[in-house]
Amino acid sequence: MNRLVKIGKALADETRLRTLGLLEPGELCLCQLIEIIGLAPSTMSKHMGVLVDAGLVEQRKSGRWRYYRLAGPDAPTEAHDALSWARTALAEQPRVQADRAQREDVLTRSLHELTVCYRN
Amino acid sequence: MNRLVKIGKALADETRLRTLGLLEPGELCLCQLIEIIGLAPSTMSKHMGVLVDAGLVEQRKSGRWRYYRLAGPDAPTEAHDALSWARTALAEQPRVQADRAQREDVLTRSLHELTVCYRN
DNA sequence: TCTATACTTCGTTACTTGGCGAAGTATAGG
DNA sequence: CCTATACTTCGCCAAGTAACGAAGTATAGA
Repeated sequence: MNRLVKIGKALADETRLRTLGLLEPGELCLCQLIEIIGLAPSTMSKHMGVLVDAGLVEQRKSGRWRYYRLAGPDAPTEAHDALSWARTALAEQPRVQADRAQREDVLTRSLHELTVCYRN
Repeated sequence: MNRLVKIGKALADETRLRTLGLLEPGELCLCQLIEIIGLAPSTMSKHMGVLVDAGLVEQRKSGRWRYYRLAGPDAPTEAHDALSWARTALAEQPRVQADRAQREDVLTRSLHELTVCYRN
């Protein structure tokens, strides 16, 4: 029950839903998510903690960067099925489509270039 | 986007998830839900409002009673798919199974008999 | 080893949410 | 009508949450 409630709570915030939409095409690191979503690093970090704790997102650390991706097929069924719902529902959303366009743009830039924005 | 967030929020509470589990086998009126869940009528009514507003539950008024049921196939896709997730995930939960046992018990009693409990 | 950078943790603040009871609305039945 | 009953709305309070900046941790590179 508790795990289901955690999944529900993870899905109960627009920023986190947008994040799931952004991770659907592939993994991103926190600074890239920050660049697109436009929240403070501490806030974004907390959101990612909620998603990871719910089992919807997995993380990988590479050097200074922490990469996040949607949970794979080895994730618990409830999480996997919740992601299926999110994938389908989010694909229709204009906001998510706009986020993905910006995602493309961010990917053409180097991480170092993003760093400059991060400091502002 | 707003509709998705509403669905997420509706799924982000244990009482509401239990309610979805209770409605899966068929409709119930508020006083029956109150009897099983054990919350104040005003609280339960508010929860049902959230579920209805999210499009996960439909209501029907019959005399003094208001019956609630899971949204049917004519509901928006996002709601329908969210319910599919809930159905599958909730079926595994011991708490939901216990609730359903109590549901059976409540159904053997008359609505008038429930009324007595309601007044306490 | 020192600095810069990517991220997390902590403390604060404003807002939301879940709970209740009291009062209001609506319907069935005398 | 008038009463009882099923439910909703309102006002309140306590607990939770999302946002931020400041301070802390960890890693890459000079």
